[in-house]
Amino acid sequence: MNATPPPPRYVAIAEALRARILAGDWPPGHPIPTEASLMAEFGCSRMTVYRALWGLAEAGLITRRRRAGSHVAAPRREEAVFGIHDIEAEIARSGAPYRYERLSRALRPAGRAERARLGLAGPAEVLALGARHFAGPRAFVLEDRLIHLAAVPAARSESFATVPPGRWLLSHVPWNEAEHRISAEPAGAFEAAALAIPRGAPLLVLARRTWSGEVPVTAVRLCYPGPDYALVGRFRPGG
Amino acid sequence: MNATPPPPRYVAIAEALRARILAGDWPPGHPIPTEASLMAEFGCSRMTVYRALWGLAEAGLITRRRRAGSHVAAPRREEAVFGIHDIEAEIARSGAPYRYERLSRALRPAGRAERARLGLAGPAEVLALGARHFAGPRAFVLEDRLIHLAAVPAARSESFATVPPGRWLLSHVPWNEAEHRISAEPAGAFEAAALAIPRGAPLLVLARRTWSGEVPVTAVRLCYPGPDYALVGRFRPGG
DNA sequence: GAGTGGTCTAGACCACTGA
DNA sequence: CAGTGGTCTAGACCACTCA
Repeated sequence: MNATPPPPRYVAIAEALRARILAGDWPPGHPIPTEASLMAEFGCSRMTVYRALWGLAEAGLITRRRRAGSHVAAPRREEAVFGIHDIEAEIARSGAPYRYERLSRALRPAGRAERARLGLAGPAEVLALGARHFAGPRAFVLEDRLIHLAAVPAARSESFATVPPGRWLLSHVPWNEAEHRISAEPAGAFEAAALAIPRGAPLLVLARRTWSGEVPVTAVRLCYPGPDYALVGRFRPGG
Repeated sequence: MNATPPPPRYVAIAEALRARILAGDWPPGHPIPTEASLMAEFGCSRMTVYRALWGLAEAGLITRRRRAGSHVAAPRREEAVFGIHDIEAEIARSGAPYRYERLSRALRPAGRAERARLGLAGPAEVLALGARHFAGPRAFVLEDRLIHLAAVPAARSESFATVPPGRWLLSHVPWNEAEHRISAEPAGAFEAAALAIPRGAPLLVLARRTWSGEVPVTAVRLCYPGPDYALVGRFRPGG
């Protein structure tokens, strides 16, 4: 009957607040109680509360400002989750006009491969989307996405004809865990046609799966044409 | 004459310790003074020292254990700097025998393109290396590396005939800042021959530049054949 | 100006673990 | 078992910034 040792109180406080944020009780922008009131709520000193809030701020879940107080942070850009500054941000900076085009939309029970892609064990309904993103006249990324409707019921009635699903999802399921997989693959017939490149040309493929808690939310495959685009990241051991 | 506001004391303490580690005064494994002695050295309370050491531990520069004290951490694997668990680790786990083969070695003044690759303004001497890494009979990565000899003089007398330069560099210049660039490119004649793949086949190219402080150390270009390999990373907003 | 977070102090007790 | 780090307290002063 060995009980696990109780976590430090600052961890317990941070987890309690994190749970309320992840559950959606506190949406982005919602104020966090002040340190003084958290001291009263949890019956501990201010340093302990401070340390809990510090961890949440460092993790990016909340923002803290003097006098203004602490608030649930606005969700980061989907791409920024990777810790990598990527192409779309560069394109936005370059000033080329951005355009989104939906190619396909289908609502259906998930097939075997689709369940595997989302990491689902049992039957489920999915929304399958195909789309292109343009910088100026040029398609710079091809998107192939599955959305797990049980996790995001509101997506069922969304057409995604003009709103990119990535952006829409961020505003509806802001806090995710994500897994990324980057590989290089030859363009198939579909990719080649959609991106206006030769068949067999190299594609930079970024596959991302996201969860909210334990529930799979979406699986997306982004194909970038050839050597024109790259993911860039900068890191220091010292942070 | 506005002086910049002084940094918090815990930041100043952390920077002082970080400088000694990055300068190599304290090699990996070297003990960090105890909190008590740092309190005396910097004339502050234990919480302040603790916070400085906490930041360094979180950044991975030091390890902390009760009773044993704090020590400079062993350098992370080069690939782990990316925060990405990659192929080579998987290959090691799969049990396939690893083999390294040097293809070329040249000591020369850096040309214009090489200076640009390293991010050097003025003239410099470089060691240019070509190598292959095998998993069993199969070449899984082609390496093309420049080493800035002024930053790592000891490399001049190293043949790298049997020791992979990445591993050698880690043990000689353990603490780096790194920039990564990932792209997909078609295999040229040289890459195709070296990796035994068709010309034009997709390559996953990881280009990494590292600095020690402000000094460029090395620039490496790693080519992974086609869709067989992928970089995988997992991230949570909550850390 | 008042209330918030950011930093800091001078203690304290505890858990862990290497000598 | 003694010394280390991990946590916590009950204060304090300051900087910033919104009302």
